[in-house]
This record gives sequence, structure tokens and C-alpha cells, in this order.
Amino acid sequence: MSKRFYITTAIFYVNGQPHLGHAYEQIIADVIARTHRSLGEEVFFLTGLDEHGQKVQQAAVAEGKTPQAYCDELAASWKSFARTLGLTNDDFVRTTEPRHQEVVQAILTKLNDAGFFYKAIYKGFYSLGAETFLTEKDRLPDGSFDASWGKVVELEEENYYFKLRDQQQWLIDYIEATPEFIQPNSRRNEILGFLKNNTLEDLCISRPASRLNWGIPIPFDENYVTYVWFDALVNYISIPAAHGDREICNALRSSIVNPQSQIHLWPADVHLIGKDISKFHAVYWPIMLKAMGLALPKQILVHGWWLKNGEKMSKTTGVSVDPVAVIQEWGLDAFRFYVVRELAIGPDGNWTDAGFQSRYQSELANGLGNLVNRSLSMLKRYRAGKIPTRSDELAPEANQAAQETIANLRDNELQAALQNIWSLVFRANQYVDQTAPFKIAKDPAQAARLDEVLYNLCETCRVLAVLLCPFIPETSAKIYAQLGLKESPDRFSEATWGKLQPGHEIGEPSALFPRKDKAP
RNA sequence: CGCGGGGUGGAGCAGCCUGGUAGCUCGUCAGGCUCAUAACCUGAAGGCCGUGGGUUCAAAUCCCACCCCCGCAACCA
Repeated sequence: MSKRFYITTAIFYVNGQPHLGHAYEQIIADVIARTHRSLGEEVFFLTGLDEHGQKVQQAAVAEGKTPQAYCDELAASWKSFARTLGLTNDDFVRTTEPRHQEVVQAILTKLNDAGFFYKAIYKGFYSLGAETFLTEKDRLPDGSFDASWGKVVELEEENYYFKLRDQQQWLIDYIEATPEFIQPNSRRNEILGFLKNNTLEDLCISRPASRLNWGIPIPFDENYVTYVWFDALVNYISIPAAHGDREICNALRSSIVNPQSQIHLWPADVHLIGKDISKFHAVYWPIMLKAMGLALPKQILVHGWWLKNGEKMSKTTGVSVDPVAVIQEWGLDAFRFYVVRELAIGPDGNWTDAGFQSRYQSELANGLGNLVNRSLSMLKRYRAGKIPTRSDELAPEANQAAQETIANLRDNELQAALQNIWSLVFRANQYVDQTAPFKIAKDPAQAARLDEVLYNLCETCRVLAVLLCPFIPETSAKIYAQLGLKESPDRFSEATWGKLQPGHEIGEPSALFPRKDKAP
């Protein structure tokens, strides 16, 4: 069984409704997943939910529900959200599922047997709200703690710890030797700086069940449950294990092997995450994997955050963008297009309604939509919708755009890939102007020339549909339908020039992205 | 001495890793076209790429210093 391209998003903490940030991460992952399918690879795209931890427990209690019932309700809403975004995820993990829990416990057992854990007493100030111990740095000059921490109590607690002391140097060496491991470079530098200038403290991997029981029980000590981050990170391998990934099942020497399946996923090709959780993924997760005897993921790809009108989005201040509302008003593809086109993977971005509308109007409606519409309309009008003899006048430029687009996609340069595609849109619009088919059409003597021009335009539209498929699949399908093609545009091998057959009859042109009157 | 991000024509951004005529979308001005969603195309104006040094034949891009803006309680990608 050949290795599949395996991409994950972070699993989202289930104590709220999905927002722009989640949509952004999932759409980027979906574009990358679709890209690799278009490249002809087998793909496995995983997203899901992190459902354990104190905040979930507290939120459930506050609503008078059991934690499980609380999670079940929200999980339904998150799964629905994934469908709204048009995600092509192959599975959806929930950390409360037995298939996940048994892998977490298998890992804990293995690492404990191998001596990676020790038990120790920790005494300190604990914030109930933040679910974290506070340090001296968090202390105000008068010895108290900021009110924002909520109630702070002094706690003495015995817990299990993961020894990290001896793990620091190999990780530094690995990150330095493997530039693509953490991307973009600014994040890689940040992690390296952190590792070089700090001594890692051992990671506490348990919580006393007496204080928090909404978690996965520690298999070798019934008085404890697993710390949520240890639990959550494991999702990246628990789901492959559930699907029968041999490397993982063998490493864990457990009974979780699924003999029916031999899917080969690990190591992950891309863990896509937000910048706030890079330390967990770039420091703790590699150390956990090495301890288990598993390969490290090939890349941790870190994206930035969206602001709205320059302000940080926040539940409390109400600054937010509702993806579902935008999709309802403008369409799914317009939304997918904007978040990928506007922002490179890495920096923070700024959402403005005006910017969104501007890109919709200029790039989608006036650029792409109008090109397809005018091209097919002319074929319909001048040639009764029949594709003429093949002509290769725009072939070099179309092929070049395709090559550049695919090269950028392979490097996860999604924004640059869209720019490559739009350079072809522009070229085709320019070609209409230069060749003026609407003038030639009036002169019967130039019928052959008109045939050439129309073929080049229609074939360019077809190539564009193929290249756009990972980004805006609904639109790609519409273009193919308007071209009267039964095939699917979801293979880059179809981006080769000259696939439109002479004599083929196209369907009905219609506006892909209707213009919207600007609000007064 | 905190950490991180950023400062590129009027607005929003890309380029910086792998130095070599400064690019994209919008906006402005002039012209062309009429197939098309009043869409499209051409040309022009507008930048000493935050400041000052340095390296180099050559720096937005590499190095040093400085200035300014933003984030660093929680929710949270």
C-alpha cells in the first residue's frame, strides 16, 4: 500500500461556535488536500474536535448537561460547518471516541513502561479559570494575581511528568538540519530561539481525577486523567491507527490493529496550525513521537490570524466575521477564494467587508466570470456553440501558467498560485481585445481566423477550470458544465492544452459571479 | 535591555529566505473597444521600499544601530 498524502488541521476546542479563524485553517487544508488529489495522489485529510478538559466540563455543568451530551451537540454543529465549507476531509476525529482513547492509553502505557514518566509533587498558585498553575512572573508586585486570572488558589498536587531534559539538543539539531520542518521561517526562528534560550521544563501529563474527571483515564493510575494537550496531539496518529496504519500500530504494539485495512498515512505530510499553538506542535509533539519510536511529521505549517478592520477578533468584544453569513450572501467559492487570495500563509491578515467586495467584483466577477461568459457567448453566437478546429496560439502561455501554478501549489504557496492563474485570466482578456473576434465575425473572409480565436478562448477557460479546482471547486464544475463537458476538472493532467475536441457542443453560458450593486 | 509581528506610490498587500530594471488589487487621469456581468484592453501620473550607517560592482532584499505602530487577561486559528 503506497503512502498517502496526509494533512491535518488542528483539532478545535469544542467550547464555542466556529468562526473565521477555524474556517480559514480548514479551507487552506482543503485546498492543499484537493491539490494533491488533482496531482493524482491518494490523500487523507483529517480535521476534528478536542473535547476534553476543564473548560468543557465547566461549560457543560453551566448548561446543566453532561459533558458528553454537551460535546455531542456542538460536534453536530461543527460537522455541519465542515460541510458548509465544502471540505473534503476523509475523517472527523472527536477525542471522546473510543478509537482515539484506546490509542492514547496505549501510548501512555508504552511510555510509562519505557520510563519516560515520573511522579512528583508540585505546589503553587493555580488559576481555576485558566486551568493552569501560575508562576512568579504572573505575580503582581504586591504578591497578588491579576483579576483576569479569576479565582486563584494555592494547590499542592502530585502528578505524572514527562521528562524533557534530555530531549532539547536533538530537537534543535533536527530543526536546524531540516528547514522545511517548521514553516514559514519566521516561526522556525521563533521556535529555535525559544529552544536555545530556555531550558525545557518537564511536561505535566496528568490531572487528578478528583479535580477534573472529564478526560481520558491514565491506564496505570485510576486516580488521574490525561492532560488535554497530550490527549489532543495524539489525534494525529490515533485516527491513522484506527484505519490500520501499520507503522503506528507496530510502534504501539497494541491490539488496535485493524486487519481489514492497510492504509499507510504516517508520517503526516502537513500539520496545519495557527501561530498560537506552534510550541505544542514544534516542541512537545516531536518529543512525544520520538519517545514512541515514530517518525516526525514532515512539516508543521503555521498560519497567522485574521483581524477585522485592524482589530483583534474576540468573543467578548463581539468583533467577528461570521463565515456562514458571508457564504450565504456571496457564495462558498467567493469566501474560499478571498481567504486564500488575500493572505499568504504566515502573516496576520485584515478582514474588511470593502476588501472582500472589491476582490469579488474585480477578480471574480469582472476578471474570471466575465472572461468565461464573453468567451462562451461568442462561441454560441458565432459558431452555434460548436468547438472549432484546434489552435495553439495561447498554448505556451496557458502551459506556462499551469506549470507555475502547480509548482507554487506543491510548495503550499497558495496565494502565489492564484496570482499565476489570474495572470492567465488577464492574458485571455487581453487576447480578446487584440484579436477582436467580434469584429472578425462580421467578415466572412476571416472565418478561419475567428475559429482560431474562439478555440483559444474556450480552451483557456477549460484549463482555468482545472487549475482553479482546488480553490473554488463549485466554480470549476460550473465552467465544465457550461463547456458541455461531462468529465470532472479535478485532475491537473487535464490542464494540458488541446483537450477540447472540435465539433463538441458546449452548454449554456451564464454568469458565474453575478455583480452585486454596491451598498449605498 | 521583556517576547513577537509590522513599517513598500492615495488605500490594502506581495517581493526579503536564494541581492541585480519595484509587482498585484482598488482608486485617479487620458484613450481604445462594444463580444461580455456598465464588464474588457492600452497608456499616464504617483515610491529616495521607516531612519542612519555597513558589506557589495550592485541592497526593499544581507549585517549593525535607532525611530514609530500593533499584539502579548480571557475566548481563540
